[in-house]
Amino acid sequence: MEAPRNETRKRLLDTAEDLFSKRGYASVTLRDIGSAIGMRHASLYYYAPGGKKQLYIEVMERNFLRHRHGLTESIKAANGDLRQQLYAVAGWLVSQPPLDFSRMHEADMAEIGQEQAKRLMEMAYDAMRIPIITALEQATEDGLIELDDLNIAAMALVSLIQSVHNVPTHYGFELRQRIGTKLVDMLLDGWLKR
Amino acid sequence: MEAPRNETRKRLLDTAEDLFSKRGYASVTLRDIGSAIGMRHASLYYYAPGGKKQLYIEVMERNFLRHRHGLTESIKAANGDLRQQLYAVAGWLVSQPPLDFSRMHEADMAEIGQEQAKRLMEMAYDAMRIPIITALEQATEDGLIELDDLNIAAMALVSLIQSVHNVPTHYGFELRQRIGTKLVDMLLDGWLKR
DNA sequence: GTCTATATTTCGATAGAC
DNA sequence: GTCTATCGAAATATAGAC
Repeated sequence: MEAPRNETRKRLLDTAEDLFSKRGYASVTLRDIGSAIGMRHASLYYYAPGGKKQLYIEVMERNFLRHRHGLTESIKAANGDLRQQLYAVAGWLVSQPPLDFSRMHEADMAEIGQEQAKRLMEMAYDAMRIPIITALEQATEDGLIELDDLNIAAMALVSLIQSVHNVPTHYGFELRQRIGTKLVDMLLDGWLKR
Repeated sequence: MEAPRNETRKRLLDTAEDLFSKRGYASVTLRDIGSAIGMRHASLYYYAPGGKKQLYIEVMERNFLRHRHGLTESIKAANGDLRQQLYAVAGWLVSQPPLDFSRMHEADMAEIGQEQAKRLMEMAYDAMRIPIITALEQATEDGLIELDDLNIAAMALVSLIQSVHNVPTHYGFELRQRIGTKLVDMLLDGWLKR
């Protein structure tokens, strides 16, 4: 007895978000989105009257908010221990389609307005940076780590973990999760034997 | 007294490569490339008769070959020492526009033929993997490191270093180079104090 | 070699039937 | 709510003048 309207709209937003974040703004057409949910592209305007640009902004915003919330909760669930916190970060990131900040900045943002672009990029960075930096600051106070730029460290961690999506051979979801934790171990313990 | 024809063609290929690798296939129009070198888009067909698709394939191939050569030579120039070798890798990667394997796989490759796509992706992976793995194998033999998957490690290193391009504040070239070496240190020594 | 002009296709978007 | 039909803009590509 759910409202079918909201169900369909949610399917639309989910599909659009997946396609936009994977392939970028220009590569995804409204016809692509429509056919992915079994609908003519003209019908999308019933759910997204603002058109493609507005739809992109809305779903990417949603994407960033979900990342921020998901990362925050993941870290919180692993109370205290840094390694478990970063495992949780890895688990979250591996479960999501990868975000390419460089492409977003160079290509996607040129197609929406300048103020919108600035706002969206800040949201994207904050979604990743802030939850992770919180954990790193705690670990720094505890004397566990000593990094001279937590912003760089946080973005480095994100980029490192997202490399699971770049590995040529297609590993399954379970294996990808294990690789995610392996990458965290690499970063915490270092490659060099001792 | 250089041949002006080849000069112009080189400028075209350089520009196209930069735009394609930064923004992806769909986001770059022939008009973008043309206006970047001060030419009408129709004139590009004199230098690239195969059109946009062929041009993309040609310049990305060139990009991958240059990466493979550049990485190999960078590593060779730093004879022996692993840390210096990885500094050299970082120096090379930071000097180049970042390559997004995920976007290439999800978006760009769908627009060219399937066989071409497979061949290009393999070239891209090999360009990064093979030179780096060579250095890692040497270090493994020397007993310096002990990693259970060098493919994953190599791609992780690439992804980690490329995160310098994702840092919000725009650092200059010199500073980026320093961040590149910092990231290598992170990966070799690990975050955890000892 | 580079241009203008134009053909063809594809895309975003609107109007209106049902 | 979803469709068909269609418009205007923009993109790739070709033809031909200069």
